[in-house]
This record gives sequence, C-alpha cells and structure tokens, in this order.
Amino acid sequence: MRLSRYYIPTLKEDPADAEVVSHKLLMRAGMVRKLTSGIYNYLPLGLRAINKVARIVREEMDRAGAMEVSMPMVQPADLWQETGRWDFYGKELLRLKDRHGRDYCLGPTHEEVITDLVRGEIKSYKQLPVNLYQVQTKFRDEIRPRFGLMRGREFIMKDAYSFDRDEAGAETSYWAMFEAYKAAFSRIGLRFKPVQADSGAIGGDFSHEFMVLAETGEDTIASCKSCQFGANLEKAMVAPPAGDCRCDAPCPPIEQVDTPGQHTVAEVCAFLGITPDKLVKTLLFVVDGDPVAALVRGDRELNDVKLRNLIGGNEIEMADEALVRKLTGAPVGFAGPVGLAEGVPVYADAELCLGTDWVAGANAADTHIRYLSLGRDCTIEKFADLRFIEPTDPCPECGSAIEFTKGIEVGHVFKLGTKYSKKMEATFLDENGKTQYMVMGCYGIGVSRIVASAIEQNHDDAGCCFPPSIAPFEAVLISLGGKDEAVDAKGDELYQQLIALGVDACFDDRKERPGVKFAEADLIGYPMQLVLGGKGLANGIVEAKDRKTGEKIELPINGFAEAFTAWRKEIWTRWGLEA
RNA sequence: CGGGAUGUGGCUCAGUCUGGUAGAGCGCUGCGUUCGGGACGCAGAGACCGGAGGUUCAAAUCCUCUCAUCCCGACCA
Repeated sequence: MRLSRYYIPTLKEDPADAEVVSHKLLMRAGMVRKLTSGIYNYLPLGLRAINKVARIVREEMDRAGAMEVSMPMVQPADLWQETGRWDFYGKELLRLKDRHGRDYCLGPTHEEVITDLVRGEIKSYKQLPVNLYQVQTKFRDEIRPRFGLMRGREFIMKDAYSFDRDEAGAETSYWAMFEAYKAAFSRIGLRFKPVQADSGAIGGDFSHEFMVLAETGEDTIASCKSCQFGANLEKAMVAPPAGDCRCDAPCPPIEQVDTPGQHTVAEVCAFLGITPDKLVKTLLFVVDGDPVAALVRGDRELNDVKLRNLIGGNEIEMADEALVRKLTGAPVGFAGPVGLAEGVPVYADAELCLGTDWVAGANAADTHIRYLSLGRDCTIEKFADLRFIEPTDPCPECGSAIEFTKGIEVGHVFKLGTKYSKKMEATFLDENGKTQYMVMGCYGIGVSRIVASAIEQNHDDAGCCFPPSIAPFEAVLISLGGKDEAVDAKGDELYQQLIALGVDACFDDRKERPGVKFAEADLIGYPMQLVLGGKGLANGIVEAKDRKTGEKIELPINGFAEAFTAWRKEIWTRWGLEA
C-alpha cells in the first residue's frame, strides 16, 4: 500500500473527549472516529488491526474444531421471552419495533438465537458435539459507555457456543476453548492472565476471564505470587480461616452502650476505643425481593456477589434507607444481628466464627452492643466466605502471598450447563432413544477491545507500539526522496521486495517532510520502520528501527531481502511471536 | 439515574463574568523558499457561536427550556 493514496487522518493534538491513552491514540493515529457516544467508525488503519485480530481468533477457533456461522443482529423478542431474558436483561438490551409493531432487540449476545438454530437442526447424539462461532457486531446499551473502544455500546465480538451430549463432553469443549483462547492471545502478543470469574447474569457453573494486564483496566484481579491462581476480585475466594470455631466461647452478657451520632465503623471504633476488627458490620440486602442480613468484620468489605451466590439468588441490591428503618427500627448505622425484624436470615462471614465478644449495632438509634456472642445471642443461617479478598490474605489455593493487579477483560469462557437448553427445549435422543438436554458452553472474545488493550499495554510518548501480529501494517518503508527521484525509485524497488517476501508492509511515498513521516510512523506504531534517504542510498544502506525498543540498525541495499528477513525474525522473536 | 463539567470553522482553544455583530494556533487551497524528527513566508477558503424561545436598540455573551458530549458514582455476558 502506498501511503500517498491511503486515508490516514492523523491529529496533532489529543481529542478533547478522550480520556484513556488507547482512545487518544486510536483517534490521533487516524484509526477510529466517533459517530456518537460509544459508537465508532473504524477507519482503514483501525479496521486492518481489527481484522488481524479477528483472523488470528478465527484460525484458533477453526483449529479447535469450531465452525464459523453468522447470525442476525436483529432478534425477535419471543426468543428472549422464552428464556425470560426479555425481562431479566434490563435496559442494556436495546429494544425496537418493526412496522407491524412486533418487538425486536439488537443482539447483545446470541445464546437464544444459537440455541434456537441448533434445536431445530440437531436431534441425535450422533450430531454432537458441535461448536459454532461468529465474529460480529454486538450492541449493548451500556449505561455509561467510556474509554473509546474499551467500553463501547457497539463493538465487535467473537462469540462461540458449544453443544454437548453430557457434562463430561461440555467440560472437554470448555477446556478446548480455554486452550484456544490462550493460543490466540499469545499469538496476538498480549500479556494476559486467565482468572476465575463469576459467571454473572448469563449463569452457569464456572467460568474464566482472560485479562490483559494494564494499569487502566477496569477490573481488579487477585493473583498468587507463586502458584497459577488468579481470580477476578468479585470471584476470588478467601481461604477458610485458620483456627477453631470460638463463637460459643465464654463472654460476658450483652451490654448496651450509648453511641450518639456514631454511624460509621470508624466513628464507633474511635468512640469506644476499639479497633475495627472487634466490630461486626451488619449489612442489609434485598435478594430477589426478600430482605437478608450479612455480617462481616468491621475492617472487611462484603462481596455481594458471594452473598447472592450463597443464597442462590438472581438480583441483589442494598436495602434502601426506608427498609433499613423498617428492619432495624433505627436509622442507617445501627443495624446488628440481635433484635432484627422477624424472619430476616442472617449470614456471617466465615472468619467471624473465630471470635466472640463483638461490638455491633443494637437496632436502636444511637446505641450499640458489646459482648456479642454470635453463637449464643443470635441465629446465624450460615458461616460462609462472604468478603472480598485483601492483598494481605494468603492465596486460597497454596497459602502464599498474593498481589492485586488491574486488568482488561478481553475474553470470557462460560460453562452454561443446561440453563438455555432446558428453557428452550434443545434436546436430542441419546443411544437409548431417550430425550436429553444439550449441555452448553459459551465463549466470547472482545475483538475491537483487544485492539484498544494492545495499545494500553504497548505505547510510549510518541504513540502506539503495536505487536507485529496485529499492527495495521507490519512494516513501513519511509522514502526520503524529496527532489531526489532516485531515492523514491529505489524505495519503490525495495517496497516491491517486501511485498514479494509476503510482508504486510506499506510504502510512505508521500511528498511530506521527513519529520512528519517519522512522527506519524511512531504515532501509528508500525513495529518495523525502514528509512531510505539520500545518504543511505549513496552508502548502500537502509536504516531499520524497532519501534518498541527504538533500536536502530543498518540493512544493506544489496541483499536487502535476506537482511530484512533476518531482522524481521528478530523483531517478532522479541515480541515472543512467530511470523 | 444521581453528582460535576463542556458545547464557538475539520481539530485544540480564547472571547461569555462586564451585551456592541467572531479570534488564535493547527489542519485545508494556491504560490515561493525549505527538505533526516510534526518547517517558514505571502495570499486564500472555511463559523448564522449545539438547538428553540425570551429580554434588549443590540445576544456567542443575560434568562428559560431542550439536545449532545465527557468525567465520577451506581450499573454491567
């Protein structure tokens, strides 16, 4: 491709509405343009990067035995009503009506459509397993789209769905996808980590997220410094507390203390002269319409996802002020496990069973209680892991130290089980002629988000530093001809050699000053920059720069193809990639 | 949906407080000079100042409403 005929509208300044570096650079390098909030045009350069990601993903899907299909983006409401998600999915589902007034939605994901497709076509165990995937534009009406391609409303996703005869088969499919994802992200050149994840609203037994490690990530992951353990914070289990249950240990009788105006943990502790780990924090939630109380130590944070999963609920939300008053008979800040309204189950974090003699709210205004014994004074439904893991906690799998890092979710694999096949009657006949539900899995990769993530992970002050596997062009040949036509002519010749070598290169033959060409090459982030100038031509050399490291070497014009091939191999190797 | 901020040529912004009929830099067009890290000179094109209504002799500027965008939060396969 000759850049003199290519459309790359670069910007010298950061766009005013871009916050994160990937968004700024995607705009500045002329790769995307915003149409409206969370919705982007992909320009030629940006689309090239996206297509390269998609190509690698397709190759790994195909290698794993999945088959590409393409499903409609507009989906009829009745399919979503069948699974109940028409009501459950919420406002993220963009709904629309056709001219007859029939309801449709724009597909945020395709479990309904794929299950409908498969149930109509697959009737025998002999046809299973199957794994179908697509690379397609998705629409999710996010409450707050942000950060450019990182969290758009419209985005490109690869979604795959597996159908198996039984759990064992589903597990095999799951791990095949897990491995395919590892292979794909490795080939793309991302530094990533698969972590345990909550399966969220989509449901299912277990799941992993693939996280690109980057400071700007919206997710926090806990990972072990010595073993392979890694988990999204909302999923990360806390190791069971070390020690015996002492919740029945002897303790003076409960005593009420006045704590006028002391609402928060910090206030109460300061007032009573105790440390937060001596206090029991009581939090009230509503799970699927019913009130629930949860206890954690004063210095801990309750993980509502764990609470929801423990109860087996779908929706969980904090009780509002009115409900708190109703349940505790007191303003917010004085809730406790003793004397709560009748019938509110109380769940306690596991580590609370290690101690006794707690301070807690008294369910009365401006009052707390001390000498609380959970075993003696109240009924605990269950002691369970309910809190967020903390950096000082041991690894739940091996006991070593852990650390927190930020990550961007670029892939997610779920084992769905029969959640959708049961609701949609996706059945087949087994060897015995007996009807069975298909066991499903689903697997997503955020294709457009990967391009943004790659920039988040690989950039410097001058611009993007793309991995060669997904760079819009693998290499740029910059010709500094000016008035010297011989330079451009030789440049063209070398460019032809690159093309003949099968290199995805472009040729900067524009009538621009050298500084402009260099600055834009750095901004766009071609991994390999080749520069041919008048002096170089006279001396028989081409300058070669590794964008990532900045290292420059000289390649001979005589024998250019061989020298370039060797250098190219080195560049790819530095990225841990194979050309 | 709560809280905050911003809308002025393609882009980044000034001008708004204190009303007087729109500016700069970049980009774009032409000519000339320049030509190894986002050059310079000259000459141009390009904006009814997000939209609607109001106040006023007069509104980018003041008032009301509205739309859009961004940030924080809640939310989120």
